Amino acid sequence: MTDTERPAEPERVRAPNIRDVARVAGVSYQTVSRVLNDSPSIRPETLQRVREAIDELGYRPNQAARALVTSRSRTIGVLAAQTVHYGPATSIQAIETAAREAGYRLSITNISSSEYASIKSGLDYLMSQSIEALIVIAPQVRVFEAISDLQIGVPFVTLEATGLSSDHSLWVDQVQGARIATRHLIELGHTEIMHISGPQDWIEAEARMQGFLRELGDADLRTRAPILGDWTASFGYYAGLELLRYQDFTAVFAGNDQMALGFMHACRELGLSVPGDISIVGFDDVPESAHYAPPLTTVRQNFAEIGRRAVALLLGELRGEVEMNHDPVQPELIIRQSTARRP
Amino acid sequence: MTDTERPAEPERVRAPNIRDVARVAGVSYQTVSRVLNDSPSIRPETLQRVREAIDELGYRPNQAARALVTSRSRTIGVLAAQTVHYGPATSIQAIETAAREAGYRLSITNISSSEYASIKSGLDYLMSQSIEALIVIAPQVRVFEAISDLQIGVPFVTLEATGLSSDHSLWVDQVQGARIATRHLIELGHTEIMHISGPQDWIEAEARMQGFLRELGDADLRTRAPILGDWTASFGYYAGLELLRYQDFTAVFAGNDQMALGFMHACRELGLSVPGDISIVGFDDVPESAHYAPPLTTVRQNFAEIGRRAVALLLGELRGEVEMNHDPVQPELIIRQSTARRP
DNA sequence: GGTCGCGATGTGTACGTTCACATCGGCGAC
DNA sequence: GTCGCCGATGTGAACGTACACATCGCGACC
Repeated sequence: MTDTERPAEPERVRAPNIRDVARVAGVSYQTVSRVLNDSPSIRPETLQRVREAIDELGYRPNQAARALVTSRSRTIGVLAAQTVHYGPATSIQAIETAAREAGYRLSITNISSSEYASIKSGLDYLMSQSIEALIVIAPQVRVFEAISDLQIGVPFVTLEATGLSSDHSLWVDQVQGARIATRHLIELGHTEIMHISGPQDWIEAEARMQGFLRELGDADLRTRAPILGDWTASFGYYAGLELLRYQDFTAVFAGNDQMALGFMHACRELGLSVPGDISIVGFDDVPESAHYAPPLTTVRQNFAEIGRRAVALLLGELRGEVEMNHDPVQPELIIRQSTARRP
Repeated sequence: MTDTERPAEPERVRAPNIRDVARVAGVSYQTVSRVLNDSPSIRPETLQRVREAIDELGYRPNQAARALVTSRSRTIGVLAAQTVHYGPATSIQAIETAAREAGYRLSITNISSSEYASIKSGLDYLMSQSIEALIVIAPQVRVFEAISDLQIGVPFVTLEATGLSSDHSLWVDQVQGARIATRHLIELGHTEIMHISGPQDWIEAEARMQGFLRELGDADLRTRAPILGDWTASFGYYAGLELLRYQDFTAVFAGNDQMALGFMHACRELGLSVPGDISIVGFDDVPESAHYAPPLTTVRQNFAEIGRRAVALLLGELRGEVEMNHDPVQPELIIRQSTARRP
């Protein structure tokens, strides 16, 4: 391809730059720069000429050069785990949209395990992208460690955390969500309620567990040790097979919809009716949960909303604005057909 | 913040650059550059000194400066739709991992609708990021148009497409997958088989439909017009309610697992047994499908594999290597309990 | 009517890196 | 012993943009 025999050929096709535009428009490059950054003091007629030149050449600003000179990467980093799950995926999608609209790009990195090394290497990667802000959607217990270890010098928020480190977290009120789910079961007369939790190192799993335990405590009901799961339907299934051997409970609050699904599968296989014999509540309200067998009573949380808020919060902080709405997003109980009065 | 009254303050904290490292290590900046790009001709002892200086200062190469001078952004663009779905999400995750390992970052953009304008604006955004390669996971019928319109001058692949535009597509053999699903139903004695398809503008929906129709044709069975859905469980549910009023079929091949789930919900609601009265096959093998009621017979496709292959293919192309493995990934029929011999 | 102010535009420089080329010392071949 | 080559390192550019400052013309104010 390179062995062209026409030496007159100028050179490799180079993307037009700001000076090319300036030449075509008959102005200085600085004027073009002003147009690009929509400076107020440009004569309308000049503006017009420059715009035409830009279109004619198909000019696009070079982001790298911009980033270099302004030392602003216009990149938001996202540290994520479990991105194939509905919740994180939905949040990320909202984040992407909000960021793009604000002129920011995203740099996403997935961490595969919740080990410190994995988190650290993920953060390390993000820092090498010179991100301006950070959003964490991951098992967060060790993330805070890593963030301080690495001296992340940028604003950050963690999604879906507890209120513990309030400044940096933005959350659906998981505790509240767990409470309304549990209360619903209690109001239906259930006294022996089991909880299948998410992994211990996910703060929201912890929060849901807390909410569950507190609500039980408030109702003076016996609490039993929650089962620590891994968010998957398979875990719910096998946990169900195991737990249902004793049947010393009549209701289950699952840490998410998938585990609830698996649990219902186990019930079916053991000939137990949901909600006839066992009531079950999930968490998240994934779109499919309305079509489970039976349709699942669950707690809806607005994943997209917290994604958007995260971006708004960070951009505000970058602009030096005062802090914004830190109120937790309120979750909502969606009652379907997997819960019934205690038999 | 800027009105500090200590003029002695040097300046704002500036990230260390290559010259700072050079100074500390007692070498020239070019030597540091060589270390960073692991040039072969460096004395081990010099290498050592430079490495120490890098660690000491916590130096990180400035990607923007790199991109500027090399005019290589080391970014792969991903144009995606429906990223909350299992398939795309899984592929993207694999892409991200593979890209990162190869030293590339990802720029993902979600398109919300399959309208030309939306696709174009997504591509436009990606081009403004000066991506080096492009991966498309989206309704592709109009994407090709947009790609040629915008003169995307970079290598690209579309995931999960048909073999139509073979050079640029990488795919699970959707036609084959649909055929084995359909054949399975035929072998069970079903002769009246319904197909609920994905949206018309998704090429894989089209491919699955083709596979379905061809297999039916080969078996000399009556073909009926597929129903055009939108991938959601809700669509499957409402389509089921509608279609089952006539019950002139005994089996359904759904374009994905979610629609199959919704359809089974409709069956249940109408008092029909799956697989007793109606057999149903899905597509994708989402992790939950093993726990549906009943566990779903479906076609597994390896989303992660095609994600990885896409990256490998593009990186190969960028390096000017010869084309790689274009063979479609073979899908696999997973037989569970939603299909049975025709009653 | 001269100067001040301001709107509109142009000129120099810096950002941090890599590439091309220059330099320098030492070692082997004749 | 000297020439040439090569390994190891250093110097000068250039990438494309935004910021700081300079310049120019024009109307208004006294």
